[in-house]
Amino acid sequence: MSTPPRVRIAPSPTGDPHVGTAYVGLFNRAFADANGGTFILRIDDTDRTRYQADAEDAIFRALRWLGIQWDEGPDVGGPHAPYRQSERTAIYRDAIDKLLADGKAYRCFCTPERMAQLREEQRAAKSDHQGYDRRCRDIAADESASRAASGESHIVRLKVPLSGETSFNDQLRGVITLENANVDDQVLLKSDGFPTYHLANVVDDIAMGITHVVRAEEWITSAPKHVLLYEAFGEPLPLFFHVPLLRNADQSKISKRKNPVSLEWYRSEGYLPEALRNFLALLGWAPPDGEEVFDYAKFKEHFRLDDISTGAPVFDLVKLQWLNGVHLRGLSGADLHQRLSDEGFLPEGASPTQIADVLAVIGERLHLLGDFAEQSAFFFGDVTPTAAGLVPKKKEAADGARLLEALIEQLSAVGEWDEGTLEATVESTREAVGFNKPQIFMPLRMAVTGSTNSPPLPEVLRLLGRDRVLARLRAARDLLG
RNA sequence: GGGCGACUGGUGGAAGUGGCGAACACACUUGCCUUUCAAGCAAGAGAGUCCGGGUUCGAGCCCCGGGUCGCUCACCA
Repeated sequence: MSTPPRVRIAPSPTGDPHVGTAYVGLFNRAFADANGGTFILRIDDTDRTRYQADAEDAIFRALRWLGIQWDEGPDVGGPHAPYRQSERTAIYRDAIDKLLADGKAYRCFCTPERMAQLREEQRAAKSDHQGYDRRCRDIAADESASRAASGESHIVRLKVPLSGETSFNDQLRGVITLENANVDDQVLLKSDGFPTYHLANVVDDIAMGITHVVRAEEWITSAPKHVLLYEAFGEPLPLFFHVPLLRNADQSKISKRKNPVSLEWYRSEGYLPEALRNFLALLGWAPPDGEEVFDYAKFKEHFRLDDISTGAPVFDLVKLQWLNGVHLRGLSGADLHQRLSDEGFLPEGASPTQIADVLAVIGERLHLLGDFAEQSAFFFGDVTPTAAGLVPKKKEAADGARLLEALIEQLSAVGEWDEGTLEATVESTREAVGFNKPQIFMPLRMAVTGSTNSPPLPEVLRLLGRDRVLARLRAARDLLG
């Protein structure tokens, strides 16, 4: 690559930050990193009807959490500021004036009502060509100008050639051609004075020197319109890469209804950003050495934009969770502790020592940071054993009570409350009572943890301490009568 | 409905220029470990590459036809 590439993403602040934004953002970021390029974050806030003021911050937060940083953007600035499209209306205005003057675009005075009616008729007639009927396309320049000057509400449309075809070379899919007859006279400027996506993006991509347009497949149909715009401005085309769309398990386009799509959700569940990044990188791309677990440094080292495959992948939460567990287990105890703390998963009032002790025992059992609460419940919460769980397998309630009584007696007498002693004590009690291992461990487990599964009991007993263990054993005994 | 794109096991996906027993990973099953769970280890099952033709000694990779799914036809992106 001769000159360093410049890439961008342009999310809209219209809701929770979307996993698709992260997906495309990751590829852009990695491509820029791999080639010494620049990654720009632009905010498309030109749709004032759906704009949400706090959504922009949410985007920043989510991308930063994921470790996807930008080199230029609304909050960090850069040589092409501003990066918020709502602040660039003068720039689009100039672009429109130029297109109008060159006869590449025209004002359309058709009302929304007329457009609605037109659509209605086309739908009723089951017409193949749905779209604007170009009524205003040939209004004389002077008339158009004077009507606009008199304040008549209008929009501006692109004057798409009536015949011929437009094609572009998608770097992942090859040449894609569309007949111009199938391309609508796209709206470029809305009556509220804001540009549409098509205009704003092409104008900004030109202004910001974007060399590679890496975006989702859903844009592929409108790419010819963008090509036409580049040509209208007399500018060279960037390289287009349309990456696949993420899917739900049923193969439909990924949606909130069928799959979590909010990055905030992943964060709040306790997914690790490095795991999510790793997982996203695996959708549509595979590492050359086949090793699927990797960090970002390795990803950007091996990532090649044109190695992205074109089949739309299913976002498999199960595999993500596995990957999260792998990354979680790769963390040191101190790091894990820090993450839990940073993300607010630790209980109030717990001392660092307590947390560290508990983590030493349950740490490797976590799949998500959010599992901490459940896994550590026996330590930080109250336990509510079930009577049935306190009865040894193939024994009676009275046997359970007798067993618990024996445990209380033996454990009360333990001198050093350490794992070795505790294990030996439980074992000698077991022999005295004449039960097999499951018969003593399961009731004991239920009594001290309120659950049928837990980390190894000697560790649990040591962690809980003599007082709590004995108190829980007594409560369990009383429960059995 | 028109246009465009995609199509390898349940899922992610390997297999640069046609030559395999169609990798590997997740999930699944079984076993080992073990007091349970998790992790780990071992083994196993699971597709002949959407379908039908064709070219070729040989096709997942090339050609033709069809199917299915997706996207798109907004003063939304």
